[in-house]
Amino acid sequence: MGTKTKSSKKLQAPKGTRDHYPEDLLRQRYIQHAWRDASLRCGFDEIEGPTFETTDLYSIKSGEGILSELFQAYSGKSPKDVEQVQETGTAPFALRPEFTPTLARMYAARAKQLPKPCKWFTAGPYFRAERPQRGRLREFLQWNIDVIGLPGESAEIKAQMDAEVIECSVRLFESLGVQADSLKLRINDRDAMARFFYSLDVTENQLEQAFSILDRQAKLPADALATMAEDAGLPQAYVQFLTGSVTSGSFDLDAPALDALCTQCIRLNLSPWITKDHSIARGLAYYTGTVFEAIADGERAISGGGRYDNLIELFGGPPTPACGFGLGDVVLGNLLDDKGLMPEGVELMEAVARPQASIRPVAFVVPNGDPDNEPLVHTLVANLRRGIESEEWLARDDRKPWQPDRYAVAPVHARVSYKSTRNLGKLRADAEKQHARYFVEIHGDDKVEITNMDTRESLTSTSGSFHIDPANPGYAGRAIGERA
RNA sequence: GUGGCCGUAGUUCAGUCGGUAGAACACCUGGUUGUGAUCCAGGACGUCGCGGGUUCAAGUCCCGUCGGUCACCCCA
Repeated sequence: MGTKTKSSKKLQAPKGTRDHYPEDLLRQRYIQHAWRDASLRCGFDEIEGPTFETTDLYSIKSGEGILSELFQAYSGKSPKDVEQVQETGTAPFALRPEFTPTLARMYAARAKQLPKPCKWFTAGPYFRAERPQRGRLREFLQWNIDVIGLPGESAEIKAQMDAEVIECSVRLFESLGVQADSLKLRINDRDAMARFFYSLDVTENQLEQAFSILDRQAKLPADALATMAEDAGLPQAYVQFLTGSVTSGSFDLDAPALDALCTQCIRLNLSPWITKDHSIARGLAYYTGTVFEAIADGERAISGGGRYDNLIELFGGPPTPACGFGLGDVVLGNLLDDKGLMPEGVELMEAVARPQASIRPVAFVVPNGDPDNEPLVHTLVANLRRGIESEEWLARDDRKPWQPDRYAVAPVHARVSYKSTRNLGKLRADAEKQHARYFVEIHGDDKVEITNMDTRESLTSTSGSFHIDPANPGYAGRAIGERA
């Protein structure tokens, strides 16, 4: 009996880890299912890297913070390794604390042969030797989506890529039943903020500090912020901005990139989810432009992301702009629990068993060459990816996101072409290369042609033209959904 | 890394001023009613996280330690 107590003490799970009994594992699968589903529908391809990397990989860009929280590893077979650990306290390998360095390494290795943009997602375990607390464990799952590389140079294209990342995260929250009134994506532009700070006589050396203090703006009282800023030698104008106009919301930043992003978000029907917030800075320095943060119930930060235009270069790749977003399973699980959005028992089993979104693109949407139709592409694609909820389900008071009658038109995997050409033949070739099932040409609001790429049959020839508007009986998404 | 709170039966928890433990649910057995559902009776069940200290006496007070939790730090 005594031995039993002793051995069970030794065999307990390490601090900050979780044992997943059947019901627990299903809950985790539910979240992973939602992650994969949203990513696939939005046209992201899944990748995975090793769960441990060489320690060097993490010392390239990181500060003390990351390095001190690494779980380090060595084989123990090489006397050199053992020696190194004893002498330097640093092992040759480390369990990965984040995905971005691996992503940068993987991208850099094949940068020349990869398409632009390259849309990748991954969801796997990460390890940080932190002290556990709410929403933060030492082993957790994290979902990452990244759009790497740009299909063109213009600011609009950059905004489009940013919007793709935001769109995908919104599709996730939507699919899990999180409402736009309880979760907001706060967006900001670090470039524009930097320009503004310089106009307040903040020096280049002070910039990082200025962002770092700005980032804590919501957490600390005004006088503490002022003291902190003054101690850092930041100019009075900055202090006034920090404690005054940024909180009142009256501050109007000159940020064309942010405006372009907002325009794109309107096209994608994302406006209820996003809000400009010039107090968002997102911690460390590698974010270069757009930054965003998902905030639940007006205070809790759930996740974040942004644009990191020089990171790939830092990891030995060609200069490549990129934008990404990450979300952990622990915080997300907490949020779903709090909102009553985590199914249990039979409902959980059935939700997890539901088929995953198609890996093969179901719809490939292109404009017919008329520039006026190009915005329609984004609107239709957003609706295809989101699906159309059924009226019966919407009318029910006890509706839950996992119920089988949720959708009148189920969400599907929809893609667009990133080629700048307006040549329909080239666009069709792009669709073929990506193995899309349906080729969708937009000739106007009420003139959408759909072709089955496998059979070469035109649905339009038998059913007439389809419509962009989901409320219209001839909605293109319904035609595709019925055949998908 | 710093600080607050917590750790008692399989589970959720109670346990007063220090006097060597209790409830509910769950479990097992028997009985009743034509179901394995209800109800009744009975039963088993704990090194009070672990180690040390104070005391005649510690679940209770003190120190340490491990684990949990919340906040700070940090947020990749």
